[in-house]
Amino acid sequence: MLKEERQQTILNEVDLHNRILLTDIAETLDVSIDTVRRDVKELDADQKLRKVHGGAISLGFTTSSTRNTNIYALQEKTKIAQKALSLLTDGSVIFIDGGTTCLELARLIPLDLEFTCFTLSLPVAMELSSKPNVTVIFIGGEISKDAQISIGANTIHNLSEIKVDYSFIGTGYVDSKYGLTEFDWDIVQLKKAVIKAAKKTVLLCISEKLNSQHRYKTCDINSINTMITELEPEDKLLNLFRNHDIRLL
Amino acid sequence: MLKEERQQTILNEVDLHNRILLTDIAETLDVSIDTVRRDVKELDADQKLRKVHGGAISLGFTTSSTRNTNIYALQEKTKIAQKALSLLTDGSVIFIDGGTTCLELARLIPLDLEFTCFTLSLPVAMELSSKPNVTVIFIGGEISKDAQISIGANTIHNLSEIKVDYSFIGTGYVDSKYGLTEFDWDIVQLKKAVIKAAKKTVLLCISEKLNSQHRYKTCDINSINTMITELEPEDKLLNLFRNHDIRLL
DNA sequence: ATTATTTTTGCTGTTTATTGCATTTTTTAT
DNA sequence: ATAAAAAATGCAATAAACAGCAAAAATAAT
Repeated sequence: MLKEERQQTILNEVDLHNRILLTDIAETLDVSIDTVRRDVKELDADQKLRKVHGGAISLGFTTSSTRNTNIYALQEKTKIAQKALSLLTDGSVIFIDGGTTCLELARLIPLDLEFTCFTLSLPVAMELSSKPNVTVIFIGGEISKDAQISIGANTIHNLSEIKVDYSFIGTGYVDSKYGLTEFDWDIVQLKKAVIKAAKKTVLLCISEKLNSQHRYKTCDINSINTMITELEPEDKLLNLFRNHDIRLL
Repeated sequence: MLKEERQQTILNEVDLHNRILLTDIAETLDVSIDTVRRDVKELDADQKLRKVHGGAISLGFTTSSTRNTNIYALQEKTKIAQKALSLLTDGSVIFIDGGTTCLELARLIPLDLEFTCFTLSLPVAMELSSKPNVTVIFIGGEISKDAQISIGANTIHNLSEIKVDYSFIGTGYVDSKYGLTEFDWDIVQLKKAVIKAAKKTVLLCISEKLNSQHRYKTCDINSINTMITELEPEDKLLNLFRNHDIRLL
């Protein structure tokens, strides 16, 4: 039997059952376990499947096809996410909010960083599931179609049962005087629950949003421990936020 | 024997059997192995076949059965999903499992259909969030990186608190005698909880999986109310499933 | 027709690839 | 902590690929 045939059979089995055992394959194909192991290793290197201890699993799922192309002000958001990364340490327990800035943070998390992350954003969860050393816990609930996040009473209740070291959140509007505000009542309830579930809250926010406000209030600006924008911390646009207890990054 | 003739014979053999061994051809044509090797090398250069260690394989062999598309046996799965759609009615409350077949079902849901859907699969939830008239509720928990679904005790507990009309599930393996079986213990626990949370369980399963089994058992075949394959319900491959109380679609 | 030239073919020895086995190390589960 | 399973490593036997060469066959030129 040709090597290619064997590998093709292995791929078939993996695609069919999502997961296989090397021993099963070795028996089916009547070759040694070593051969199967080497085949699977090759196929893994070729990105045709993923090798795991004792077997292999299909890629089918893990293909992150949801690569968003059109993110507004991506450059700024990437810069913010980069700064936020510096707050992450091995072993910590954090929360990451929805929104493109937070998604960018999830995307930039290095593969070797090891921590636990709660989220209620589907895209963030998807992105994080590609990070081998991150334990991802999704806070369930009804899914908001536009934001692709869990919302509603159930979500808030679930949030009430956790406590994280850092919570990385976004906001619709932020003002040094009126604090964080939102357009949606529901979202405000959610963010309140998020802030309550965190020892420290980190706000990721592009400078364009500074000094804007809307109808419903999430929290005072003092509830934020660290605010990260794409600006230098010394930038004069941040002056109004300097008299508070906020750390600027 | 002319070179042209020889090469034509080689191509015939390859097309016929999808693969050949150089030694076999050398013997059949009664020429040296080197000659065959050189012929195959030429044909490979001409893109008439693919030369591999020890032989050659047809071009169609790899391109057709490997993942041109990302999803294995997409056609079959689409057909299954189509049939499953007929069970959906406005106002119902359902559950959709993870896996590519179930994802295909989510994808095919028409925009005007209005119902509530629970799921624990991130991709399914993402897909469903694009359907304006579907209320999506995600069952939270720790996210399995491989399958991108919620797993673990919390997930199972959350499942215990709901009851849906229809549950659409996939399985790793299915056998008329041994029922539904899986590779993973955790997954089995999860599926049990899903079945318990459903008034009726619908199994989506491509025929290739019929009469296969693995180590952990999810449920008896009788626990399934409806089984959908890509085959006609009358197909003789389904005979073994006909004496049970299953509806075949 | 004969010779020269090119192409094809088979052979030789050498290099490389594949495979299974034995042993050690690592991972996993109990 | 311990036992079991799996992975990695090194090794040897076998098979295949390759390069170079010379004989044979086909082709071209005179």
